[in-house]
Amino acid sequence: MPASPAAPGSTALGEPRSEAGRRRAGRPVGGVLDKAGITAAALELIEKKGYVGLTMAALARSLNVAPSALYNHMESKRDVLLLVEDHLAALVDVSAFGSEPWEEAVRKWAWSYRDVFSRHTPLIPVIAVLPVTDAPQTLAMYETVSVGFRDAGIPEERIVSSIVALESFIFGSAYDVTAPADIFDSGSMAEATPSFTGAVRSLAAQGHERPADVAFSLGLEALIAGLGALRE
Amino acid sequence: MPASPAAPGSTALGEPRSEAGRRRAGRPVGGVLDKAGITAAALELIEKKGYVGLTMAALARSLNVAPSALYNHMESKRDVLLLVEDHLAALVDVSAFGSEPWEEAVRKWAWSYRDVFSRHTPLIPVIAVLPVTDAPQTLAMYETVSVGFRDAGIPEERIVSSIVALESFIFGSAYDVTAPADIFDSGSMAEATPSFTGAVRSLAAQGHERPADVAFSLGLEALIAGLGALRE
DNA sequence: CCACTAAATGAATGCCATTCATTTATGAGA
DNA sequence: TCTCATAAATGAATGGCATTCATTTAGTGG
Repeated sequence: MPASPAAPGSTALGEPRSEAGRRRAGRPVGGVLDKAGITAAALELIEKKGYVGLTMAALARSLNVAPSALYNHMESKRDVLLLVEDHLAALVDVSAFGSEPWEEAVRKWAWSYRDVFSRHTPLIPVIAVLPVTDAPQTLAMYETVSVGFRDAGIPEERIVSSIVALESFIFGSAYDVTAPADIFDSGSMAEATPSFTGAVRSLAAQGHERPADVAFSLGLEALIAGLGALRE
Repeated sequence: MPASPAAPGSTALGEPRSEAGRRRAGRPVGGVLDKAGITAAALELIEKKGYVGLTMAALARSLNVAPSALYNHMESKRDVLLLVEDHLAALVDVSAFGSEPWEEAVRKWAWSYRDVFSRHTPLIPVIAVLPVTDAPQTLAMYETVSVGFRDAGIPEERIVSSIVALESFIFGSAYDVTAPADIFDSGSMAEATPSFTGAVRSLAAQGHERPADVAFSLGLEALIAGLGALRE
């Protein structure tokens, strides 16, 4: 017989019932507070402590709950990451599709997409392999983008490949944003790599504030031009 | 007084001395067996058990050594990953630079780069933020590519940004290769996302063996064309 | 009022990277 | 040949982690 449990009123989860349970018992709807609450707590934790601080124990603590309680609502930590990912997908700006020329819409989408995930790079390995079924907001983003591509005249068989190509570039570029400024400092090997060292110096001499932005712009414009050329 | 140690002859490390120690004592050179041995063992472990199986304990075991012994040679597990990364960089095919037209050289380099790292995606977050000083083989690759870009007439200030743009695309694409085949199956949300679902079906109808290759080719050719257009 | 069940609990479990005081073994110099 | 310095190996911690499980709590429909 374990020790007496915490006061029941002290728990904060608003809608602590599984889908199945809710359906069977016909509860007062909701369904939001549960996943929404976990997502909000996870996001706050990530903001304050970063992804290193996002542990099941810390998450439970910030929800005033025992770690094991989380497993009544999620199968694993991966599910928490999925929740966060899907929330972020809704922050990506797809508004220009339908209201602006395709090139401009892609540009805004891509910059926004990269900016959102550059602050959440630990999610990238998760997203990249994530079946879209598990992430409704992400799927909604794909739908909007897809309509935009179709309306712009991209042949239907190429739409998915084009999106994937852009997304791959975006994910890779999100990492760049977080790279240290001196990442290309060749140090003691400088004499052995004159061409590369010269190129690094030459870029540095331009004095760009965010070198990652230059590379991103360069690649993005090339992709937009190249993919746009395939329109009918 | 701890128990008696293992028989000394049973350890396998060939050159167990730090740089400093070797320098000071003027040992018979070598220096290879240490890092090379660890790298080889790590690679074998990764091949057999994947990155989940690459633990310090497992690595030590495959070297017939106690886990703590590894810390006489490496600061942390990250150093092991670095060693592996740098070894892989040497496998990337840069041979076409200097012997073939720029476009073709970039193509071969990019495909080879993607293929190598698609089997080592857990390293991508490490590489993306890795100061090149710590990875001589990686730096050597950059040098070769850089010379190729310069000889092709890419303006010096743009060389690094062009390489970064390509690399970002390559890293992102490496993840794609590992994605499950049904990643874009919209499942029960299909009716809600007609355009995307149609695009997915349309791509599937083409019957490509490896859809990731289609997207990679599409993006890569766009990048080559776009970056190539900036040559002087 | 009872039976059912979702949800919460805390105490494991097992894995992990990393640290540390201690011991072993080897080469250099006397 | 002996001695000393030191690199390297050892095993026993440490602390953190995700996850599991038997048990208890509390709310709902009958």
